[in-house]
Amino acid sequence: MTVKPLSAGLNVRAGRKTLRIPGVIARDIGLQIVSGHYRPGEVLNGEIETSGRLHVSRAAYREAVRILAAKGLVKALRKVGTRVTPREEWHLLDPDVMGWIFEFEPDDATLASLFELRRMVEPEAAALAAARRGEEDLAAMAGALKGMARYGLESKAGRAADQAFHAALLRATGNAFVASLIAGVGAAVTWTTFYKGTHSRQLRDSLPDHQRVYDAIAGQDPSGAREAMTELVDLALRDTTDARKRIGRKKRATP
Amino acid sequence: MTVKPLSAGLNVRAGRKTLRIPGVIARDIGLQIVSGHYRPGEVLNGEIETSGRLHVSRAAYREAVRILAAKGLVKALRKVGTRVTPREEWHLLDPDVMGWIFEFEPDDATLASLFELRRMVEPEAAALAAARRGEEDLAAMAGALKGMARYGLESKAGRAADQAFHAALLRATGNAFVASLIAGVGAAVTWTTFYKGTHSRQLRDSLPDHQRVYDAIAGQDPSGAREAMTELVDLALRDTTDARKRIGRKKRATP
DNA sequence: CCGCGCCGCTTTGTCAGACATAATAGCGCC
DNA sequence: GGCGCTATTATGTCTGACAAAGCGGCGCGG
Repeated sequence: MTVKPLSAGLNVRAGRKTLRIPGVIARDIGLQIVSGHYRPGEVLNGEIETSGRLHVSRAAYREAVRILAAKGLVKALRKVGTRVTPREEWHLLDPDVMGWIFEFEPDDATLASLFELRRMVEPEAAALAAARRGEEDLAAMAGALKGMARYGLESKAGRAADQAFHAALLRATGNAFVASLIAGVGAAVTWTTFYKGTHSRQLRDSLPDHQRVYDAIAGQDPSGAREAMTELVDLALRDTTDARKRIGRKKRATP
Repeated sequence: MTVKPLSAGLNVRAGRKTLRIPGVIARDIGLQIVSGHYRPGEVLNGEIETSGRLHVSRAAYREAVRILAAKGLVKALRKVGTRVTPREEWHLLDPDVMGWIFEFEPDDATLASLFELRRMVEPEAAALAAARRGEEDLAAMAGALKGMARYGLESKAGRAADQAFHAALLRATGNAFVASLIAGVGAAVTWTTFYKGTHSRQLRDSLPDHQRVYDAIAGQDPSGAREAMTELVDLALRDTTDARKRIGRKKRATP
């Protein structure tokens, strides 16, 4: 899938199935903001101008801007225009924002920060999951593991299974706030496996790591789960950074 | 400040300064959703009907719905209506959603979950802050401490200072994702101090806890900071739950 | 010359009414 | 009884108009 963020030639009405016009526009502008094409403080073009250029009504465009404002990316001021918000005010953990960020190749700092957060949350989450998991949680994780084994991390299905494993684990904590980090973790997971699958000659098999986490959770062993997950995250980070160092940087890429 | 979520008699055009009509409506409906007045799966009334009842244009109402959809609270489907999303899909870490949740008295499970998350993140955040803090970070935290000491946790200013301390600490981590948890932590902090200040006879002074965290960060002592913060969060949780047990439950309250 | 306040213009904010479109439910036909 | 068509009814989108709120410039006065 190719990202096409240059709204100059964006045809909003092209074959869209589920996403409405405002959604398409919001995504487009959102991508440009998180990718740095629009920078904080910069003001977007006027509503009449932009909506005209995109051949959509002003109302539809305004709804798009509202979506972005709801995610903290922009702020509209009368007379002055719609201005891109400073980065600290962005709702970075919003699933859409997170997705937009990771449609481009994130820079090292971003990726490192995300792994730092995973490193804080996931080990404890694994411990909680070990204490609280129900049978359905185990089934979901087991199913994901099976999927990883079956399709491998090079395939889309395999990566989806990897994400599903972590999602099921976070859900198993029974903590709604923790569970709402799924989008963020998923983004990191995708990038990890994407890198390994694409650039690394011998991609280290992370399935055993996952299996150990699963076993500890299944065995209701919180501290074991914590340790196993700590190692998993550390190894995933190492794999990712190694791969990036080895192959240098591309301008952008799409998993 | 009193929350007034019953949109039946909501006068959207009453003295609003900064918040536009869609914002007011979004907040109103958002409050009703997170408070359980509208339940997941339930469909909101039609756009024409509701916008008419509120005496606002359909466009304005639609923008409000878009805001809620951007936060994962609702999902609009043609012909079927705008339906409240299942709770797992809510963007709970969104600052607005978080704020709406904590405008009512959160139930025990919610508060416990939030403290669980703090317990995962803040100790490590303190450790990171100890390693990376700059002079401005220290100054911000020191200022917040001074504010806490000066105004006390019973006052609004004091609680704001408490929040500011935690916000400055999260910012000092240099991790943007961690920093975007400020809203969540702030909500928990407010409720902690609110409870203690309102209901507890002798409110335990948490200033020394904060001071120890600060000292460790100032002294660039990561593990010390981690320990101090762990204790701070544990004590805060204990204070809060103790206070709640002691006084039983009120239907709702507003800090 | 400098400062202060008024005025107008630009941009977002809101409104009204119309038509488009899709998904459901119910009807009718096989 | 099952299948497909159609009418209904939501949201989706468009158009064009007016309201109002800041910023900037202009002019007056010190």
